[in-house]
Amino acid sequence: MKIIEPKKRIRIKDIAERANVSIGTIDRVLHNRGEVNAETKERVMKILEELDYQPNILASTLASKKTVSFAILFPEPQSDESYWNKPMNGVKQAFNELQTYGIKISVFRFSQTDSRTFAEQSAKILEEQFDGVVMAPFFSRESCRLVTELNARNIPFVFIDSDIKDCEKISYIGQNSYQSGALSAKLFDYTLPGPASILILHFAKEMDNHNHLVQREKGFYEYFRQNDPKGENKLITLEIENPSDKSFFGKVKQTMDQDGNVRGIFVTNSQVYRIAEFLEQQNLQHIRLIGHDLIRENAAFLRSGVIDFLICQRPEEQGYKAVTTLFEHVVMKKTVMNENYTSIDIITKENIDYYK
Amino acid sequence: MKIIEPKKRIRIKDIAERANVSIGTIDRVLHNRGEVNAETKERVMKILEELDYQPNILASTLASKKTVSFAILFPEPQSDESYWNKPMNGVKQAFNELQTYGIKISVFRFSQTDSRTFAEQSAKILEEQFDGVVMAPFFSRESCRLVTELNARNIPFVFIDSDIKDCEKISYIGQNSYQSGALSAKLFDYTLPGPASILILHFAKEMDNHNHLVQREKGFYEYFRQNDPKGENKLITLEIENPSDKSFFGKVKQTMDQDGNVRGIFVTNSQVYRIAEFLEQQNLQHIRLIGHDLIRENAAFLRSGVIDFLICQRPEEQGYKAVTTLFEHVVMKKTVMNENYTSIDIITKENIDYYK
DNA sequence: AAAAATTCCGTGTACGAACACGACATTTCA
DNA sequence: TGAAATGTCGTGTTCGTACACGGAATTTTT
Repeated sequence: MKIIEPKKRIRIKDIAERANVSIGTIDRVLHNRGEVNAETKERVMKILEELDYQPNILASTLASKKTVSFAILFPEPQSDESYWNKPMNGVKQAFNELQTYGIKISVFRFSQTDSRTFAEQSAKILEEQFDGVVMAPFFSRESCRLVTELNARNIPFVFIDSDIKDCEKISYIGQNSYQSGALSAKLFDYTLPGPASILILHFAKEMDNHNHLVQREKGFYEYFRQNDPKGENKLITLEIENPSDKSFFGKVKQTMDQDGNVRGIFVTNSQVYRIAEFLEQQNLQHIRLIGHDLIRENAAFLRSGVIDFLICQRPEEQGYKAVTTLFEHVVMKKTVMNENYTSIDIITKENIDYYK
Repeated sequence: MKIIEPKKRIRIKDIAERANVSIGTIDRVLHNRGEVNAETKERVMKILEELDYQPNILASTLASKKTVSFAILFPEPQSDESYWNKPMNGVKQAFNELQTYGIKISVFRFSQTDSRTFAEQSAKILEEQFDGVVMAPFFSRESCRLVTELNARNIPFVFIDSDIKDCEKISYIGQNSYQSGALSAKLFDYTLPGPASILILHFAKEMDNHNHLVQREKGFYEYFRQNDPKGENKLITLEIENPSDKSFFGKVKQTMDQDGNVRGIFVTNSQVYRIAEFLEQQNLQHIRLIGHDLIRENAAFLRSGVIDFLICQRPEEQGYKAVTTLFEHVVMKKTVMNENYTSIDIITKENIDYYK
């Protein structure tokens, strides 16, 4: 039988006795408060190191009256059930667990179709003095600008959903989009009975501004290049700028008629339900349909069998992790992981009810 | 912009003022300590309710010197990399996060092949005074006996991995095995090119003592009954009592030769790597192979392509949740969910690196 | 050399809850 | 009716850290 026990905690008082100074002095050393004789400071620091002092967070936050405040910069969700509510729920859960430690969260929303709103909200964030920022770097250019300002002000930040390389982020929380595309490709490869054509649909304007859609497509193509070197399967990419306008149905229909052998459709984001509507309407249910994200509309089509697989990324967990990671960095002063790839999950009719 | 802020906390002091009694009295009401006049007690209780008093856990654990101690009853892992280390890692992680709150964990291990060791360890657990128990009810009979004793002593417990119905458990953390079987069936159904025979392998002695293996098989069969009513696919079940003895290879080979159309093999637990060895050796790599749990041996075969899919259940998360759930019940006095089904995950070569 | 400014550091109180001690009131028993 | 037992409650200290205040020592200024 093995027993796991917490090790004996070292208190400030112990350090004080050991260094033969008062508690107040230790406090000054720990928090760079007031002034301490250089020699004394060094002595205390050595003992702190030696005894591996870890502050008691309970007592610390109990005594301290200051609260940390974080800013969240997320896209505006289009409806109550759309994707961006899910990371937000994770944020709320993190808040619930951390609220005893004194935390305040301000949420800023921008429009997914208007990059100026992103800049506006960025400016608002910079006006206040936040202790940390969680942001979805949705628009590359505007995000970089915000990042520069945050760095100048020494405000730590974490990315969620998509990533920007080579900036001083604390952490990135999200999927490896390339690999997620490869996984989708594998599912087609395994489940299509023979060589066929597969349609890849992007629902987005300014594709090149959305790096993770590009990455997903890349991973998808790369899979087939490796596993179908002879190119027996045919891949056709279509971009649809305005998903809410149903006129794209015609475009899709035309492409399919022209090819004649389209057996699978891959949608690179959560808008897969729009094409599901189309397939249902046209009674084309033999077509294998794979998309992303478990939003309500998609869940319904998954249950009814129009959508076969959904690739998901635990958005709640992402929101939760983003906040807790930031908290650990700012309050606990722990070193956190710089990249935190979330799982790439496959959801079907059979396991949807248990997905969290 | 929305701001999420913690609501103002009510302190014992506030209650005391409101009820016009001393802090000591409130304390007595809250903890059934000492004696309180019935009338006073009622008045205080009403105000506690009214103001929705939530104790400050920080101050509470700081002042309280008592620590909770939990017992963990898990199977002995056969090796450093085998399944039961994973829930244990989750337990350790939970311990790390909770250790500031004063928690002690004693780990008891029993042999998976000897139910007497389970009884022995149960007895040891009952000797000490634990505040809660996390157990894997591996052997049904022996588990029931332990449960009865725990109930008699008023010690709360949670189940992990498998479940026993109708006992006063705090919570069950684990998979819905039936549904996980159905999911495996779907994967065969989708990825086998045409009607074929599928082998279902149980690696276990005393099958009937392992309820979740039975459930997985049931879900598997039921899927095909619903989705292949004509029975075009043939399902063959084999039980292998001793997986470490490779003589079972012969039995499998014989069955396959006899049928002639076996295109898929389903293993109902983590022992799938044993049959993977066989397939590799026989160069039968066209056969679709699906099993459970991401242990090291399986991971290797998944990467090399011998195993196609692994159905997983986030064992670390299960261990973590088991401890935190128990903690929330015992210390925070929260009401916790009675059943907590974990996700049923599909792992392939493509997403294995990101699985957590 | 005295006054002023600066550096350095110890003490005391607060955070909110737990818990021990003992005061006072009430009841029980002889 | 008085002593003993019991019931009811308020006070004070403690947990480990944060932080304000102010005293003493040292340096700088005039």
